[in-house]
Amino acid sequence: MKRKTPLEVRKGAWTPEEDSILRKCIEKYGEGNWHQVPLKAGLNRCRKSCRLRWLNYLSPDIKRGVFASDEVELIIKLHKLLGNRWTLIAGRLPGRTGNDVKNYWNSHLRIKAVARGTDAVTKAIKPRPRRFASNQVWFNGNTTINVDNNTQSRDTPTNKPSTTSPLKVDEILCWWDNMEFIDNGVLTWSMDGSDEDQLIASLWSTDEVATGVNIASDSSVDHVDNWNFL
DNA sequence: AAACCATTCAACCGCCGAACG
DNA sequence: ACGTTCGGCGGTTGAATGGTT
Repeated sequence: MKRKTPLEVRKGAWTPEEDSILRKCIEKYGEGNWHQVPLKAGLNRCRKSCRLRWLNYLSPDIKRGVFASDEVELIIKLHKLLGNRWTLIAGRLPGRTGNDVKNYWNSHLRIKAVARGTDAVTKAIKPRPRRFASNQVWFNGNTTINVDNNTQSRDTPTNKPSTTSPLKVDEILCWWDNMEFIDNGVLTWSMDGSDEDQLIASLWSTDEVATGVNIASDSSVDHVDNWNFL
């Protein structure tokens, strides 16, 4: 016997009325507890739909409009480095969401990147989980990353990047200019413990970063949350 | 003006990892 | 240890819009 559907939730485009209801609900109760938002707001929408609508459209932190040239430049460079890690990239673009960046890339930049042969789908370094060993010695001397395109994963940060203080776009671009790629899949740059170095250090897991001091790939090591770490 | 095609982007879907009981 | 729930992610879809013929 066919089970009765619990409750049909609305799908598709949000109406101004729904936006208003959701906005008032978030203003009253705050973000989080998304499973309760439809109930509290009286919206016939699923929790995911409410969350997505707020984070990608209604949140006052969101910057809308065209991407500035420095933002575009940063997207291209970070995408070359990180691949399709949209939220990670967006975390360095104040006011932009992962969805924004993803859409912009797919509609404006991807074809150009493919034409230039820099499409990160095949060439990007794919950072592993954003956790680090507490006994890792960071930010001293030259750092080398062994690029292994086979070690891809769909990891999730334990804290939102938005909880960090994003570096300025020009700071990151400056850092990028100091980076150099070496043949045979090894990436190097000089570290002096600056914010830029901390940024890039935060993007790799320990087993992909060899500082020359210690490689902590042992799963038994004590891990710290790198977003808090920053 | 109409038909067609291309582009944009909001929204949905399926999956994953963390947290919790 | 296991199952369930939840938050969050990237991939994908499709309606709306704009451009071209």
